[in-house]
Amino acid sequence: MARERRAIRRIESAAARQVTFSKRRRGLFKKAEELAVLCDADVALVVFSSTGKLSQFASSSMNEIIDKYSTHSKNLGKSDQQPAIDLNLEHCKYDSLNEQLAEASLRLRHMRGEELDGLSVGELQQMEKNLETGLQRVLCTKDRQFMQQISDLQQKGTQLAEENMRLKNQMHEVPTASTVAVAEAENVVPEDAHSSDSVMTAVHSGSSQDNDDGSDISLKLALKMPS
Amino acid sequence: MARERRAIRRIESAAARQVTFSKRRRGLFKKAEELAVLCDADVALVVFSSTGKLSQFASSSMNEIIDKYSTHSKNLGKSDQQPAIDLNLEHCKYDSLNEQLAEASLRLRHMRGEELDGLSVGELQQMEKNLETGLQRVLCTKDRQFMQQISDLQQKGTQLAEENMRLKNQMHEVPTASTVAVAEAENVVPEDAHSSDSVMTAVHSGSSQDNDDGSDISLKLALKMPS
DNA sequence: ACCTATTTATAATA
DNA sequence: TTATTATAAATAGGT
Repeated sequence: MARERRAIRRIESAAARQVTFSKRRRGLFKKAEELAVLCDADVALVVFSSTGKLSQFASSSMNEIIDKYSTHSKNLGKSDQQPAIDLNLEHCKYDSLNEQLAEASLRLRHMRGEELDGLSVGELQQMEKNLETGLQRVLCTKDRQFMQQISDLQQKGTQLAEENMRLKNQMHEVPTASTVAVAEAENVVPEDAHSSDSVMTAVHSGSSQDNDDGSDISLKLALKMPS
Repeated sequence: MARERRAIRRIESAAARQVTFSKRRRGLFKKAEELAVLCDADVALVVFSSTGKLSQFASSSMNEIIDKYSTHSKNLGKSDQQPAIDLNLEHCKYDSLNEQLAEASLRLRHMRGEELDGLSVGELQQMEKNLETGLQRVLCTKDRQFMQQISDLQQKGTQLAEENMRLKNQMHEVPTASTVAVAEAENVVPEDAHSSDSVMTAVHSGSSQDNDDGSDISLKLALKMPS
């Protein structure tokens, strides 16, 4: 799967075999874990290298899976493994995390309105309260952000209007300019008024002379809203 | 690895999970066999689907490999000989779990309206949508449960009314009973009307004779609502 | 170990 | 389930 396709047969060179073994073993283990996680499957993988070295992966407990396998295949109930390995310390932490994650995930699903059937009326009322609170807060935050954007745009508008005024005055003060040129410059409005996240298409004040604070400037807003 | 990157976490949709399971299982088995052939390794792979179905691959004999594995495990005891891959994998899993938990927890906080300041307007709108959907579903579920409780109580009321009627008739038919006794039995109502989760305190129909369906029975309801 | 041209695997979709 | 196909991942051969 790379520079050149490799035929699937034993690699003769021991060195190359070892390199390939390392790379592919990592890939295989990764995919084994991904399958277990993505599909909620129980996966056990045991690999002995040609030199006899063991690597293993188990989505839960290797012995557990092997037992399940033995039972399931019914072929031979013979080799009873005693619970040899104690990864217990790691395992406990891991299990605890898994539990926490499962619970968090369940709560999230509940918040999204899924899997509610098992809940009591009291729990549902609690959720209703939480959802209403959350919704209110989200709405407040959204409004605040909208207002912030508008305020930013108003400020920008004021600045541009002032700049515009300043330019007009400069035009009047140019001694060598013809009156015609000045007259033509009278209605010029800056065109590149879109610099920040949000886009202000145009600034226009119909008949307002009182732009002391920018608070009365009329703006055409085009806010970018994904979705 | 395809149209879009998929986060490595349990696929919620059962259908999608099944499809992905099929595909990835095939890929995993293929790679397991390739590793065995290319690198002359002994590979055993056991997979239980989330529905409990078993698939297996072994480059030689499954039982042989399992035995070899058991032997190795025993020999290893507590001194980890090749912890490299394994511990790394465990470590990855652990880190990944931690990450997932942190994310889930953050999402929950967001749903409750906390820590919203970093979110974009678009994200806020998405949350608003999710919250509204969730709230709607919670309300629907709650209503459904209320209606179920009411329906149960109505049914129970009907049954009790019928029982009551039957008892009255029996009283009338008792040949040796005095008319006084019968008269006293006329207004008797069963007292042990609380058997299921919800409690019905009393059944009373003022002057109604039309309890054919129980739909017109007037009930005093005392619903338990832990809130 | 790292790099990257290729080959594979696979996610979304029909 | 299978087929398709655009993309993400894995990896063979070098460095």
